[in-house]
Amino acid sequence: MNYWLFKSEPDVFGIDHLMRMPKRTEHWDGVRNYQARNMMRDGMRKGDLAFFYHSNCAEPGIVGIVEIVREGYPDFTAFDPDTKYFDPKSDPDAPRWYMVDVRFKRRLKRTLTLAELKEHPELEGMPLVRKGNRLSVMPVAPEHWELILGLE
DNA sequence: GCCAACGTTGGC
DNA sequence: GCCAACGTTGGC
Repeated sequence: MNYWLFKSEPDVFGIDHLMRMPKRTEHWDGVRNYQARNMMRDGMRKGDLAFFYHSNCAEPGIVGIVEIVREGYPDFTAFDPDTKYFDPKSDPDAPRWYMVDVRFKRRLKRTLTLAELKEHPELEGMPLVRKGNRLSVMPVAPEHWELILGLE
């Protein structure tokens, strides 16, 4: 099993939004970055767990855990001109963008802030804490996963 | 709101 | 194929 991290802006779609979805499940649409796309299409497997991270807000940090419940399939918002994620270069016959379905597992007891994570030298290898990192989906090494959960 | 970092685009 | 210009992300 692999571990991941999903970034999302709480004002747009935060963990509370996910909690309120039917079956507490939602498709993770709108990812328009090839590296992230590859991870969702090729890397994620049913049963994998991921951190839910709140970005671009007062207190950026990890707020909860979700589970991959459906593996990569074409991101249909790319085909819809009425959505802001529309991409005319993505063809239904040769989809460019993929998504997965995630289900809410639980909230953390407290927010593990980015500032706090940066204090741990063991986490230096994480893309998340590296300057200039803009990936919205990224892998989490098992040892990092364990260490972070230990901070809760 | 600022700005650094990065990915993408497009001219050549 | 190079690279400057541009747009976006996201911390602060």
